[in-house]
Amino acid sequence: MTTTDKRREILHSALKLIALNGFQGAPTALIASRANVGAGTIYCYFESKDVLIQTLYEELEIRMLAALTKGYPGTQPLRERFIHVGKSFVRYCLAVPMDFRFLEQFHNSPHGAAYRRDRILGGKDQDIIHELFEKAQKEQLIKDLPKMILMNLFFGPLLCVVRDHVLGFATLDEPTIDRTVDACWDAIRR
Amino acid sequence: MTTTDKRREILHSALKLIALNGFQGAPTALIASRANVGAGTIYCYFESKDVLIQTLYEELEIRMLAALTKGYPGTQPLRERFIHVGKSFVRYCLAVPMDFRFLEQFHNSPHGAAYRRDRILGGKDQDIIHELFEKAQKEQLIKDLPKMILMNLFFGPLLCVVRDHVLGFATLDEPTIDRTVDACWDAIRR
Amino acid sequence: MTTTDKRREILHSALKLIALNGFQGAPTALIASRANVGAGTIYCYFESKDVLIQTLYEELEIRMLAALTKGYPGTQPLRERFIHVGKSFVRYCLAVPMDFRFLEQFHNSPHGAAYRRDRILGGKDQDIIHELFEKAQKEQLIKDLPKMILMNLFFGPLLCVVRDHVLGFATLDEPTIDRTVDACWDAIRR
Amino acid sequence: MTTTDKRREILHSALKLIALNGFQGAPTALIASRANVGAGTIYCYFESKDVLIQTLYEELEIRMLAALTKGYPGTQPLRERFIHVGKSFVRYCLAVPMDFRFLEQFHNSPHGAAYRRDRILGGKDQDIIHELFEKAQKEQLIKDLPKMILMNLFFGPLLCVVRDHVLGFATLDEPTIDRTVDACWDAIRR
DNA sequence: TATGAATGAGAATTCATTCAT
DNA sequence: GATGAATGAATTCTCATTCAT
Repeated sequence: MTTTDKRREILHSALKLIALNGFQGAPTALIASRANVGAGTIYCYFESKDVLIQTLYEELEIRMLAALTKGYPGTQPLRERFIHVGKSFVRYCLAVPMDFRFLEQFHNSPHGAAYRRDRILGGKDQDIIHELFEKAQKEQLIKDLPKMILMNLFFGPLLCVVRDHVLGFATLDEPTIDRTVDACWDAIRR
Repeated sequence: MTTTDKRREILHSALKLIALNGFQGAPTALIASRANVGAGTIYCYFESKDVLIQTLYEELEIRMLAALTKGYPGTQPLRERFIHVGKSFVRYCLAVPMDFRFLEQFHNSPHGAAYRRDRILGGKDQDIIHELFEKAQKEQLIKDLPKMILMNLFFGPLLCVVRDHVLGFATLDEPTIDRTVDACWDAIRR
Repeated sequence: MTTTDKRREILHSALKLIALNGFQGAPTALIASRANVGAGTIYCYFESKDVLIQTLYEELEIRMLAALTKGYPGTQPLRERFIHVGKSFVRYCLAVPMDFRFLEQFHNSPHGAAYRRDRILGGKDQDIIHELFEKAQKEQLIKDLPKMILMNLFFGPLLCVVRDHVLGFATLDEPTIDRTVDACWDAIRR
Repeated sequence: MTTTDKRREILHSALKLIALNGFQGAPTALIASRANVGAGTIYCYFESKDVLIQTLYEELEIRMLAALTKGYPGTQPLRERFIHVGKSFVRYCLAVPMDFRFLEQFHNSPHGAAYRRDRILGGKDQDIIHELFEKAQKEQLIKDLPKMILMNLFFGPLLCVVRDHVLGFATLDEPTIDRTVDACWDAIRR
């Protein structure tokens, strides 16, 4: 196993344990043993457990933001772009339910307090999303509300719907996803 | 201090600590001392810390559901009823931000896993809400989607918007609340 | 065992282990078990291991200073007073060899760096000793050297002699002690 | 860097760290990195950390004893020889305060317990010193006390005075050194 | 020889829970 | 019932040492 592999294994094992059992249920000893790594090895790669968690968060966030804008149809009508972003978000979350659970735990914990919460949909990559909302607002395609509200109107239901699915309280199929994203558009459009 | 007072003090002190510092930041010794109560006293009222937390959750949930349907305009048009419930939800959360933080932490933790998540908007009192969605669906006022989706379309953005406000990332004023709830209605109506 | 007893037992067990094995050889778990006390109990009485050690130091220092001036012949000639203090110092150290070893370890460690080293012969009680040197200097009974030097001339050999005895490299009997203290007087007198 | 250089660098870096921070504050990893050497390299030269420390002690001791007898005035009166040795001791310690701090730490630690303590003034080279005391005793120049006591009477104050200087509690100038060594002679002479 | 990533036993400390008072 | 001192298992983190390269 190479050095990079160990780092990856540790991050993966931490992700899995925290996603399933919460921060309380992920002692470093268990993270290490699930990663097939010595207890001290964690500290070769991360200064502390907290830093490990922060790092994990940052990596997952980057991946999610990349997924959101992958295949972004920058030339199509604005509405199509919204729909694309919404569907991408749902599909990506469903594809990596562990990541999703981890991010949710992180945001709702003192760890996440340091991070501006809106960063789940804000950061470098997401300029594209802010831009999208701004442009749509200028063209008077969407309602005249603060951008933060509009983003929550569009992404909030998707977040909840994904959570229900991931926790097993509901099941999403493709047509339902499509119609849900359409409904989110209805929430913000004029 | 009467027996009932002690119980209340313990619950209140636990709520405050958990809301502000998370589960990790609320050791029983601190909960007890903030409640002006001996460390062992907690165990006169609750079998364990977990039971204390569960109990706290249940009490807060009951209060919130009661708030949701208080003054429910059962005779007015369905749309008005939705608007009422939406606004009540936002106003109540803003009125008791600690409760809101606690509930969020609870839902996104292994504690909450035991609880069916939909219970935040489901339980005894909330029959009224399920009923509302069912009736609106029958009258073809709202979209033909699973009830769970519809509920998330309506409440999801409100949840997010309140969270942003409580965490200090945004500020809500009355007109904005009204227009946001209206937008939520747009998401579900035909 | 009363509360005070536990505190005393912990301090005693720490003293013994550190005196014999050094700071490295005195893990908290061992201190606790030798004191017939749970591992966590130490933290009921002391904030941290460091605080335990500081406290132990302060208590031993107080006892030693008290011993130095016990039976102080304040009315006899100054020479007699020096001889009394010198002998008291040696006898007390020989009576409590553990205390002596602990104090030596403490002074020669980063712990002791915080403490002004001269405090082994300086503090509240020892005003009597500083006074003694000052008075003898005014009366031109002893040499015209900085007080710190004079104190080291008088106590330095005693310290070394006691150390040799305690470590088993030499054996002190009463007449030898007396003659050694006399020789220390010779070092400072005019 | 040659093999010998590496060995020297390791010893030097260990000396510095231990002198300043104590044994606790000198982890092997830090010793290695300060010596610009890999963590494992220490074990090419020393069997264990303990052996490294023992070796360091022995080297410093040899150097100090050599300094003590350098320029030894073997043909002058005995008193001059004592004065020479005393001043050489003080001057050498002041010249290499790190060495002095290390030796003090070593002597007052379980490491030093293995070593006969008197070896600070006893060993191969120091035969010259033992000889000096014995000759002076035979000629009835100095008091009739055990040699160990006499050595402590002479060197004890110097040790303490140097310690105070090195720790910054006092400042020694040349005339004070001279007069202090004279006073030490007063302590042992008849 | 030299390296430094990896190790895991052991360290200090925390904290939910108990129980004698 | 109420207390809070005491507990000890569990947790995070350190560090001397090893070993494949």
